[in-house]
Amino acid sequence: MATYNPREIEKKWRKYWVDNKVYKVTNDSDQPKFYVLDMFPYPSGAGLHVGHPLGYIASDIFARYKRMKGFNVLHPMGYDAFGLPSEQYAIQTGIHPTEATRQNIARYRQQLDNIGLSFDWDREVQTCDPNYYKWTQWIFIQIFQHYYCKDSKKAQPIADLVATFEKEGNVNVNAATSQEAKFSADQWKAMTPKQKDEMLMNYRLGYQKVGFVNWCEALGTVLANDEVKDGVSERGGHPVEKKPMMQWSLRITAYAERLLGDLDDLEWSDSLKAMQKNWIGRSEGAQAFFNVQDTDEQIEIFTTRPDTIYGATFMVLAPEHPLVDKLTTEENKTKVVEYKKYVNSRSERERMADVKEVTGAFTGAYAFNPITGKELPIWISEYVLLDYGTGAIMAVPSDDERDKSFAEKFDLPIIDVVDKSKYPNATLHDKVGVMINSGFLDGMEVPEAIKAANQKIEDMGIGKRRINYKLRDANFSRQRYWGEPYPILFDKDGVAHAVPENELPVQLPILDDFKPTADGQSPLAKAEDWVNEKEGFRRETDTMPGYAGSSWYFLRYMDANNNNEFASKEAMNYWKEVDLYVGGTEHAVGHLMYSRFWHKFLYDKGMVPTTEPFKKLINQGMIQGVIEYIYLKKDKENGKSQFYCADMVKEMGAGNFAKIPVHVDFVQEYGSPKSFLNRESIQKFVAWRPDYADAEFICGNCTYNPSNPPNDGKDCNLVTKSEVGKMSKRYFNVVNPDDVIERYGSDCFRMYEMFLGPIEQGKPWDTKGIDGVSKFLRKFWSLYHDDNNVFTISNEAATKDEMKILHTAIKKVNDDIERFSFNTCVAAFMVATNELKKIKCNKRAILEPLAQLIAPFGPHIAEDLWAKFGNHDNGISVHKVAFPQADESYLKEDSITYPICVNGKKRAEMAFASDASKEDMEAGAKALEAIQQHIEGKTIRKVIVVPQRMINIVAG
RNA sequence: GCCGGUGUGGCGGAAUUGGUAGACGCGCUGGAUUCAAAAUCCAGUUCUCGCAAGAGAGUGAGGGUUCGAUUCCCUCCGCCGGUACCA
Repeated sequence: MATYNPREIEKKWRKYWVDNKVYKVTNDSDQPKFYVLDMFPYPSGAGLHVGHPLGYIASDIFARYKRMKGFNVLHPMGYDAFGLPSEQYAIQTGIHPTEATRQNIARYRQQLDNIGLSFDWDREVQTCDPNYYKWTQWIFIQIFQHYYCKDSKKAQPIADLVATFEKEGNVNVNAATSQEAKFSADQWKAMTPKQKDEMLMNYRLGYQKVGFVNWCEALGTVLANDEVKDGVSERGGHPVEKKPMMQWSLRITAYAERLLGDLDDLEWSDSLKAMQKNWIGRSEGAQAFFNVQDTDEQIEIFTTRPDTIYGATFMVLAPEHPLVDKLTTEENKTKVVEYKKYVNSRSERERMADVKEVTGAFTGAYAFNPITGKELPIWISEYVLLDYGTGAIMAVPSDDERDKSFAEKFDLPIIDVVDKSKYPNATLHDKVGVMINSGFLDGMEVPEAIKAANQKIEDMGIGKRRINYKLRDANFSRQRYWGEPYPILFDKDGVAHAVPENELPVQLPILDDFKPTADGQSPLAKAEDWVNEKEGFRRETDTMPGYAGSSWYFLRYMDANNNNEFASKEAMNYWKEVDLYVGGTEHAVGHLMYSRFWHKFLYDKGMVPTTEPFKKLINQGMIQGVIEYIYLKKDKENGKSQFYCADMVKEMGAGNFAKIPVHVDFVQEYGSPKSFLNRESIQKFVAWRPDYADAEFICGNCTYNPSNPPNDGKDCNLVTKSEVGKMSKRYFNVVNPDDVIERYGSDCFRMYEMFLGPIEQGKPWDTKGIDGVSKFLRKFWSLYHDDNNVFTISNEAATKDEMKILHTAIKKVNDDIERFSFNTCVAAFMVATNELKKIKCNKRAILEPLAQLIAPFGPHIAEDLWAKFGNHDNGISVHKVAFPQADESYLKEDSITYPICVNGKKRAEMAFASDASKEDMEAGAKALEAIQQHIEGKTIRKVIVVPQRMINIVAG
């Protein structure tokens, strides 16, 4: 048998590719372009596990395929090296982030190289490299120096806005802003520099404001909304509280409408589009002002149901609403203060946990319903959120679940305003029904009433139609060391100025003590020499968050070594946008939203040629691992820990046990329902976890004590519990691709990962199945080699059958790569190999194109065989030649075997010439004995003949 | 709750526009080779009845459209992901 030795050939060809710069790509090509991008990794200390390369392999196959199809393919890679994970790792290991990042990148590079990916490494980017973050800072300055004009629907220079203010104030300005009040040119001119600066901050797309931020004490930083999950930090699971702080923000809300609208044209999955839509959270409604009794104050509310205004019986403000203190009457003060204190004491997590419980306090004040004039008591409650809408609502208990339970709890009136009797299945939430008890709206259907109510509100001048978004401006400040420094200087008055372009990059100072500080100050504040600039200027000490560098890196690859611009116009006009982007769903609303926002901003400035950065996007599924647990009894027995068989636990009550994850390497038959620890593996377990050296292991009828093992030669099996879950260090179930590659070779690893199933689907890793692919590769190799492993090929002409096998595979693989169905491509290779092996085909006319066909999947074996055919004499790599094209003429059959059905059920088969007439086929089918049996005595009502497919006789 | 996805043998999965359900692989069973094992090769493997030929059932459940449904429509259930006092 020929021996396939992947270790040898893979090393050889990887060197060849590097030496010959096979994957180098230029920007001046006559070929059409194609840009295939992977989401670049965080170089964390853990390294890659078998789940990470799934997307890289898929995109690599596609990139190689496109390259062979005659495209100039940009397929780059880099590292998202700034940010919390890198810094956390540095703190844990005590190694400086610069050094830790360097080491981690080296390790990642080694692992990536091992997989045989076709990246052009000359274009590598690292977000922590000053030559890179110079441009991150530069783009931030552009964002800082622009505002969003709602008339032209794009970003405009802040200098233009200043000119307008000088001329006429803000009376005619229609901008994305938090500035509601109008001012004149004179008022503007009367402002101090600091006041002007603060006013402009209300308009800038990158601006500073005091806001309630997600403060994480343990991490010593502020987190963005999408870095907080269930009230705790996404990384580390530390508690997060709301805290007012001066922070940089990006006005992403200005782009909400475009971010939403442009989704339609993208080739992204429905679920991903839905996630972005939900995150943007557009809702149409009305803003209205309610006067407050005995004051000049007004309460601004937002509602999507202005039609139900006659049913409004009270108002609710968020406890943190600025009007609360002003409105609260003397006699209600104590209760309100108490309630606010209670709300404040509750963590985000507690608030979410008991959503059902209704709480609140009465302020003692009353507002007037602007339409009915009725008095409405003003309450405060935590179910109204300061962040959303206006932080205040008109409560309509008849048509809102929460208002209803609030009214019931505090005994407030409920007026029915919508008659839903015509819609028995409708819930309170559905906008259907007929208006009642609602004055001029009576008798209208809800959608009509909404329009009428909106019109009335506008006519009366008490409010306006408004579109509200759930999307918040993005917090862009971190009080951390390992990030891009801000290119911002504050003058003596505290006015923010952009650092002049020729002074970029603002380099991150080298600090020995880079740990976060307890008082919330950035560690950079400690670098006094760095902070204090000439002429009394002081540097901003916050750094940018992790997503800053990743919001534009795909542009840098187009022209990665440009020192004059972030990328040249020519480069961007050539590469345009990313044609295929592959990565995980975890970036659905973070990275993908911010990148789209930055890109749209750059588009507004004419700096990029397209409105969207990523045309087609594929989310690879997560590869899961098997988690093996053993059950530890919570109560010790005679001071000893006891582990029990998983099958004994049910009877004894699972609540009495803690599940302890075991290293999967110790477990026998791991992943199966029978998985267990034998005596030997129990010994390994206690050697690994010495704290359990004294424990007893109770397996069925025997008790095993590893510290005092009986010498009876028997064994006992402690049954473990297998679950499918995350592959992670903490479950001791990580499979390292390096180990798999060491054993099977990287071509095998690549093809096995693809063979597991559809790329977008999550699936558990099972190393056992890899033998099938390994076997296939050996068989494939043996097509080209004789029993002594000598490359042996015949130059004889191929037969029709052989050509059919080849071209069937070519067609299948071409079609399936185009639809990203890589698992079925691997199956097609197996089919072709099995068939060729059976007929002992070793003809060049078949095997040479077959080697080309497999090249995107198994690049090393393909290159090796390609070289053996003598093709390297011309210096041409298999990865640079044209991909085989299917010749349909070989696929045509002379005769086709048709299934013949009676009433849709297959009863016989019969072969007909491929050009046989329908009449002949019908007659032939009817004449068959097996068919006769089934139609005997019945009337034939219809015969359906579908050419190339089947024949169906309808009888009855 | 809402939004999106998904459900096929013992397992991973295939069936691209409605046309032979279960490709390919794992696992399992039997056989060949071997002193033995590994490796390799051959045969079988959806379920039920049957020695077999064959018959019946079958793609989460129920219903519908159709000559014909894993595929389209309706109702329901399970699982995965997202999201939530969103006014």
